[in-house]
Amino acid sequence: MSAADRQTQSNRALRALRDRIFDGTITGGERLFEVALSETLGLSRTPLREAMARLEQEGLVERAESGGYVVRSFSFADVVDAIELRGVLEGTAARLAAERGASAAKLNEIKVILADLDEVVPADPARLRFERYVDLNAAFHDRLAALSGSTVIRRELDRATGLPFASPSAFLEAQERMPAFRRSLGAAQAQHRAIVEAIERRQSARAEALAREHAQLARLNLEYILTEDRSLMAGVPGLALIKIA
Amino acid sequence: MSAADRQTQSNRALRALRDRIFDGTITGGERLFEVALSETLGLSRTPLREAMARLEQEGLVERAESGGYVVRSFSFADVVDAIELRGVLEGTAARLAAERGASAAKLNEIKVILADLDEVVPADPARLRFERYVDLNAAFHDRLAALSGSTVIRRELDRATGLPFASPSAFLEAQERMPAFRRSLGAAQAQHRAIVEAIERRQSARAEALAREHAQLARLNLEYILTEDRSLMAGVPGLALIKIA
DNA sequence: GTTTGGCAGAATGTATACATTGATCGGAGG
DNA sequence: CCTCCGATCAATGTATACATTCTGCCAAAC
Repeated sequence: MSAADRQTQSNRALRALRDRIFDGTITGGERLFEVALSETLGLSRTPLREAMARLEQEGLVERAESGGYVVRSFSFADVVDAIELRGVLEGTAARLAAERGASAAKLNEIKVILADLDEVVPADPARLRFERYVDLNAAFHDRLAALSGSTVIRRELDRATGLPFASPSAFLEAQERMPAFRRSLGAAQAQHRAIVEAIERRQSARAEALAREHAQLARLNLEYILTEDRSLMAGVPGLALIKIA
Repeated sequence: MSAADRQTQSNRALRALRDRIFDGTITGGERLFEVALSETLGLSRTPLREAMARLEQEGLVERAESGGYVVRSFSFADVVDAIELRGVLEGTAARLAAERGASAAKLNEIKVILADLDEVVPADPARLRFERYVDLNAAFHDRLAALSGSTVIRRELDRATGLPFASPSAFLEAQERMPAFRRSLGAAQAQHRAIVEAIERRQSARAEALAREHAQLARLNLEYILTEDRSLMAGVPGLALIKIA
């Protein structure tokens, strides 16, 4: 059992706090009072502080000037920048994979995911297959990070996608309920294929540009949600953190 | 007084641990035993754990599978990748500054630094002026990150340059003692100027490419040190963390 | 009316005792 | 002789009491 999954008090505190932040029970700018929270959650302040330190690493809270932690709040510009950042990092992962060469084994692995995605994408957006799409999409982005062969880049990408709205899966649930859903998904899959092809052919600049552009799909989805149908915001994890100016 | 500077036990622990890691007293792969360390440092386990959590954020230590913390060790490839990452992020900061437009005030600020650097660069590399160069160089890179206008990018850049060998100032001390020192410094300053000019002219692709290339100077210095004169390694902060394969 | 001093309370910072988990070593059983 | 079980010890995890610092308020002085 991995250390992060063990049933310790600090893990319970971590999950509880994350949940409360995501679902809006604790809102941006709010301070996390240790005594009050420890009573609410039924544990002592020690594991609570541990959990808050980890939330700081995830970027959900930050240390206040006078001590203690405050829930971060994000603007829409921050979300756009976080998506941009993911694009830049995934682009770098793709470029390095192309420049340095990816092993045949790893390339095959990601191609299998591509083939699986092909099977799912043209299908009806029924719930079951959709969840499979989400899993496969996450797997694709995970393998892409690994293809870089750089633990530094991989770590950084993991961190950057820790903010829920910056994750490659962030807008999928909302996307499912969007009119242009299937077309958009097809375009995304075409980009997936192109990225892998570019890496295989050692076309590093192309691989980087494609991966960057791929992330922009998330920004387009965000803008669609904002301008056309804000009710979809509920389907995007962590968008409750956004402070509407 | 900023929260990070207050004379608390955990700040003392943080500094003490950082020092011991940087100077090689605690070496890569070594485990940090709480009881032993708390006795050595003369404080209790609670602020020590706090300090270790913050060191994890800085990337100097990581959580072990079975609990506790272990000092990370880095390969030369990791250092190269960390430099690459800084280049990518500074490139992104420069590109965004160009695309979105930087305020005249901020542009003026960084131009003042450029002018100050111009005064220092052609001078003799005597100790006093050299320290001034280090400060100005750090200030330049700091302002460049700010020019992006993105707190997301700024944060990420701060994080990425937290690893001492990835900092823009990492190789300056070693550089001072290198034969090609002054020539290299002149080239760096020319790049500084070009980056700002590109941003001002809204040449985003040029700004990005230049900032990336600028970071590669650090990689060249690293390779020089490795192949030509390893005694210079002592002058690069944090290079003690590198595990020589 | 404004400012300043200090007091009260509530919050975080710290130490420490206790609980629990994980690893190592030795002995008994196969 | 090897294996497996259990005991023991040492490490981290947790609770809690105490120390310190911060904040907000009130009153007194100017």
